[in-house]
Amino acid sequence: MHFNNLINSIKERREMLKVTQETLAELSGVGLRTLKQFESGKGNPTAETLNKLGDALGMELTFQVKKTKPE
Amino acid sequence: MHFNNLINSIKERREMLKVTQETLAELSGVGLRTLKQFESGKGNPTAETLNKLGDALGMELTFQVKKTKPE
DNA sequence: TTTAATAGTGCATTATAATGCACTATTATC
DNA sequence: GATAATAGTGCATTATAATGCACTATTAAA
Repeated sequence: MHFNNLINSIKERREMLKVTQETLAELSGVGLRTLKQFESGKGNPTAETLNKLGDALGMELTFQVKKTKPE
Repeated sequence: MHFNNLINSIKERREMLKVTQETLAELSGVGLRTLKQFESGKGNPTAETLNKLGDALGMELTFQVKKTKPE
């Protein structure tokens, strides 16, 4: 199971903000190992972990109804 | 830690589609106990669980940059 | 208010997420 | 190509998510 969209969102946002994994780990309260794992496409993070990362990056996790035809 | 936005999205969508927890559990491949736990506000689901539920309901999990001032 | 359907809980087990530590790999700077 | 900074991996441990089963609670229909 892949979460590439989530991974990319976090990774892009982190890089846009010029923040290292180490700093994001500290800011978010998520373990560095956990963040590394997540960003390298491994693992299956919990909602709590995703939320923590999102909070630190000014993002939020949401469900959206899929469009039948993407515009 | 609360995920009320995620919980409500799933719950509302499920009810809108007139689907029971039991049916959604079957459709999504998520254990009924797990779904019950999630919808009743307990637990800390993994991205995989959230994705499975989303898939079955035609929704997707996304990160969005928070607006400074909600409009 | 009985009955049936659906939703929520307690308990126990198994699978695995989160974590730290030490290491390697990659990338950028000199 | 040495050095330093950042990113990724292997391994072991601990915490907890996912699950089934049996039960209770709530809600809707008769």
